[in-house]
Amino acid sequence: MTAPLVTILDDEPEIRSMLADALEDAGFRTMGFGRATEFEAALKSTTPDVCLVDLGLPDKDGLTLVHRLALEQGASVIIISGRAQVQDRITGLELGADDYIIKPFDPTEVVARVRARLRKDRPVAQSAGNTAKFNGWTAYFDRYVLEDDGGDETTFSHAEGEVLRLFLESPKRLISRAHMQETLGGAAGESFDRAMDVRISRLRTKLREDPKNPRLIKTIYGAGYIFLGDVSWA
Amino acid sequence: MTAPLVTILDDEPEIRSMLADALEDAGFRTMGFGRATEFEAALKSTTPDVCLVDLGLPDKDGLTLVHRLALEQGASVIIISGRAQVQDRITGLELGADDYIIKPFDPTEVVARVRARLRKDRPVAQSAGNTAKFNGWTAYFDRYVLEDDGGDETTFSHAEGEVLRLFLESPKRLISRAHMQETLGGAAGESFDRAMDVRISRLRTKLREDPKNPRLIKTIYGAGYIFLGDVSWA
DNA sequence: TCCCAATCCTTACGAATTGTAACAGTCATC
DNA sequence: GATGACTGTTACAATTCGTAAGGATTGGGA
Repeated sequence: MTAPLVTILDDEPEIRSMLADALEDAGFRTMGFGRATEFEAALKSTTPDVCLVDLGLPDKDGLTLVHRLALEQGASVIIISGRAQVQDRITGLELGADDYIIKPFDPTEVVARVRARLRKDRPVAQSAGNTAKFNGWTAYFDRYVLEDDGGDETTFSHAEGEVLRLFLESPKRLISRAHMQETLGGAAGESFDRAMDVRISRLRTKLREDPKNPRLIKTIYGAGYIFLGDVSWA
Repeated sequence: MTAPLVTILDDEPEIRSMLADALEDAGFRTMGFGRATEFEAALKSTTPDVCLVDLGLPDKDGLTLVHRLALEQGASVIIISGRAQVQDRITGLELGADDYIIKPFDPTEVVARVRARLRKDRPVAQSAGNTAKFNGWTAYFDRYVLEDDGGDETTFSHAEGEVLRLFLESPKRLISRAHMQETLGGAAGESFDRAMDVRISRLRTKLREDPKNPRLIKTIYGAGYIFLGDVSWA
């Protein structure tokens, strides 16, 4: 298991390096960005576990960024801001931030708050069960069997199961193509991009998705996929 | 669906009632306790969603309580404490607390932080409004579907959804072209001005707007757009 | 009122991205 | 070995979305 990835978005290099040092000492991987546009570009190829965002950015409104992050990526967002007013904190939190830290801050506390986020973050992964129900389907990962609500069974392959599990562990969240490759990306070698598409295509067939109007696995052009569906693990 | 239950553990009755008022106004159920033993007894018969815990308790050490709560119950724990030292906060968080609020506090912020906890607790819960109704239309942002009052459905793309969401979040207000470019304007390159026009044009087509007489998306020459329409989010 | 430039809408086109069928290599099993 | 299931690769179709170009609209000034 690779270390959790924490992104740092702040226009001041000293703050970035201070945070990066503290977080890396604590065993996290970090990526730093000085501008929102850089950060957004990077999001296309990586999926951070926790995002630290400074609100006082030069090139973009930080709050709308927070909103989008929380909503689309589903990642934990911690705002770091010089604005200490209660109202600022409230609007930040209401927009989807998970925490709000005021400058100046102690890096050790930031690390502790990042840890607190990660602890609660993976609601489904911790269950690690091997049976999941969703929208009339039941997936038995130990038997590689997919059962519809009528009781009919189909088997799925290991590769299909990997994709399905990834979806079921993070429902209603954008899963970037890059993240899928990263976590599943074939045994060792660099597999070709299109392999992922084919896996998903085959999975869709087994889930009897209408290609024109997929209800469960939705494609986000240029970004990745979202699995819609109410998942419960057993 | 019953309202989330928030427990308040604090030995000062005024603080308990202040918090209870604010939380109940926000739609939560609350239970207050003045002593740790009472609280622990109550835990045998109820399962709170979020626990507010004051560390300065007369009858028991708050920190061990926090530790047990976080570990055993799996509930979200927010410490409320008069001890403002960084070290206090860090140990509190490391022991399993999800947040640490310092006295004196603003009840509104406490509510916002409780909400932030609940948001992450229920990954499946509809994250703060994914469906909006307006003038006979219903937009399902999680499914990328637009439904008219007759029940006919069209899908919209991600780019169209961004524009539509922007409109629906600020109805009957001027949205400047610059603001749209800024919030949506694509991650990497500076896009062409007209791209936004085309997005809006396509959205208008899906909303079956009469180009001569737009009812929903109104152009303000030289300024931007206004979305007319009575929006209600669900 | 008429004209003109600025602004906006729409259509068509093309590059990039994604879907899927067909084929081929790999691996386990018999 | 032969067979069959699995999975990556390739090729081509379909979709998305920005760009360009031409036409329509707006608003101010002659």
